[in-house]
Amino acid sequence: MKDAKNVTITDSEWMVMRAIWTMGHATSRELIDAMNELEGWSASTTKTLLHRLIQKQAVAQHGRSRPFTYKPVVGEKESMAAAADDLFDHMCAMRAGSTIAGVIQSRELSRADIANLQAILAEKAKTAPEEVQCNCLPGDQTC
Amino acid sequence: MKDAKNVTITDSEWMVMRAIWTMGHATSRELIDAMNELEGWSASTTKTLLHRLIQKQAVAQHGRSRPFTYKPVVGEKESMAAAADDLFDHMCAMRAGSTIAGVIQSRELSRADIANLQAILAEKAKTAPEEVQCNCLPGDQTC
DNA sequence: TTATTTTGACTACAGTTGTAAACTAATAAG
DNA sequence: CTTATTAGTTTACAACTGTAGTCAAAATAA
Repeated sequence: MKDAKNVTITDSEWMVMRAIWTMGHATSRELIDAMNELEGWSASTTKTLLHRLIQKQAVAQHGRSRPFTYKPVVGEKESMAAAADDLFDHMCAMRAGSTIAGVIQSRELSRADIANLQAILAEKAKTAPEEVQCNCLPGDQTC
Repeated sequence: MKDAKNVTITDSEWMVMRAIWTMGHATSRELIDAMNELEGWSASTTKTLLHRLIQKQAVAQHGRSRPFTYKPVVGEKESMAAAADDLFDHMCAMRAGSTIAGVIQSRELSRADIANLQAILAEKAKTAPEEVQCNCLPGDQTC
């Protein structure tokens, strides 16, 4: 069973996934046009990326006659979560908080997003530790 | 002037950077040992990575006689912020909020981190839009 | 039904990344 | 001083990425 956690989507593949996710399903022509407009890519480039995404089972080809329709197999939300987790997994746990702060500051968030984050934080505050340990070196050091 | 925004640090290079950042400065021997223990890497692997980091000016070699000392040139905080921004830049703006929510839920945060995030959110709430537009396709569509 | 266009499959190719061996120049040990 | 050891530099090499050209099969137009 392929899910977002097993699939690594590269930077340029992300662009194609975003288009497919937003369209819900699309023909290669639609994707080629969108990518050409968005990124200036040649038709071949989009085709290659689409192929690679099919191989890694992030996208599936549907229909029995040309032109085929392409649909996402992995979800956008899960893929984004997996990518974000992957990033934070490679960074110092002690500094995750301030990194998240930076992200929040630089992104546009809706009122609902903010309310949601506030609720999550309020809940998390109940059991939050006084400080988070640095996990960058072997053995435990206070950083 | 090299700063975090101009340097792309790869996944394995990150591991070395984390060690250097945490130690403040280190000899290659110290790094080789740390990386061996942490990741099981051979001495060569760490040496190569260290070299590449020097080439891309993320790390500098100090001292006039062997063994040299290696120090970070780019800051940890800035590099983490740059990496996080880079990630979110490639993803749908509309879903940044829920992705951040996922990250917050999966990470350990200190009381101080949480308080800081709450303050930032409270401030941000004052001017937050009702909703954030999807920016995945050319032209504006409601996603 | 032949010619044309489209779509999809296969090939290409340089640059990056992960991983490490080999070689060379210092330095330390005897 | 000679030898052994360590630190640093070069080379290697396959897999993965970004970007795209070529070819063949299918569909559409003439």
